[in-house]
Amino acid sequence: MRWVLHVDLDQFIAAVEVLRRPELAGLPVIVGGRGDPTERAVVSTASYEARAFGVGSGMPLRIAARKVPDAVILPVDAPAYLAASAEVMSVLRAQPGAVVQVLGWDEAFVGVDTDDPEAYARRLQQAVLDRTRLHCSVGIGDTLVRAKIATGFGKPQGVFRLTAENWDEVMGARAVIELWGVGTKVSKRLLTLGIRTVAELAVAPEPGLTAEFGPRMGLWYQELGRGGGSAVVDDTPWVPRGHSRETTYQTDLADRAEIERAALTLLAQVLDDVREDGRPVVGLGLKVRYAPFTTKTFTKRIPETADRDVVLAKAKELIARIAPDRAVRLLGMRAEMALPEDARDGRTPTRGAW
DNA sequence: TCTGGGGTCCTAGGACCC
DNA sequence: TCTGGGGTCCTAGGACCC
Repeated sequence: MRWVLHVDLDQFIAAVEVLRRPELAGLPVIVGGRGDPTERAVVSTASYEARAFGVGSGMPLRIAARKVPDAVILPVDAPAYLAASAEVMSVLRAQPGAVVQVLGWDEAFVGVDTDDPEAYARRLQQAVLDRTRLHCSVGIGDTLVRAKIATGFGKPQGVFRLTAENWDEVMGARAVIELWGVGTKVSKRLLTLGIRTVAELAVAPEPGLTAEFGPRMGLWYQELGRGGGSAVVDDTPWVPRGHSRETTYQTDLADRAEIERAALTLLAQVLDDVREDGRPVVGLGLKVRYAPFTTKTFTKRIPETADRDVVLAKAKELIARIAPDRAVRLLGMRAEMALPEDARDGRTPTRGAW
């Protein structure tokens, strides 16, 4: 029988750091920003020892440091994690019969034909451990959604199976926010429709859902409540849609010239990233966060034939739209690229795919 | 208590064309 | 004087994930 496995490294970033600094084993380790808790930054990953103090991903580093005064706080070292990730993925691809769809640095779907998915999962965990000294958890499912959600019940270092058979029993009574793809906003909107649990979502009337969320998302949320959706792991190489760079300034920018300079610096980085892909720019986006916390995005189409000067001119039009009288806390530049002719629509099915 | 940086996808509304 | 129906493109905004 065909199975979907979801492999997720345990406390990945913290684990990679501990591997190269063995003396940190067993200590509360927090990785985030430049490793300076006095700066504006957030936690990327905390070790289980730090999580015991209530520290988690996305938390402001300053708060995390206050919660765990003895924590070892380290800067983010993306290249190191990327290298470790590549090693893990190559182990997954080397498993017999495995079709691998990468979801992020530390997780992937593995599609496989087997009569004993638990045994396969255990062998896979052992192979990853032997080759990388990293532990992972594995979710087993009959759809991508069920496999992904199953992993959470297997953590750490475990295996958990979630299929049509035990879906209702395991998930039915849980809040909809526990579903992959439902966040705080959607779960609140569902509550206004009287839908609180996964089981309620599964049988919610379609007209209400589509009226609230549109024809596509409305039906998708109901499908999500049933744990349904695609069961096909797709290893089509990923084609990036664009590149972006953003920076949060330690002190807000107020001066016009300074803002323009900063935005153009980001643009130059983005265009360098784009050049590596060798595809023309077809869109630009400028994101700005005014102090204290209002975000605005300006976008613009660019003709595929545009040269660098035209792109620059369009970018300056966007920059000119930044409010002149407000302090800027964050700037982001994004460039979208033309999709290659032969790019299949093999998108990562994080949502909306079924 | 104060909110990073890198992504993807969906929806809505207006402009414009036939 | 009142104003269809369908389509595409562009822009903005929203939501979510790791």
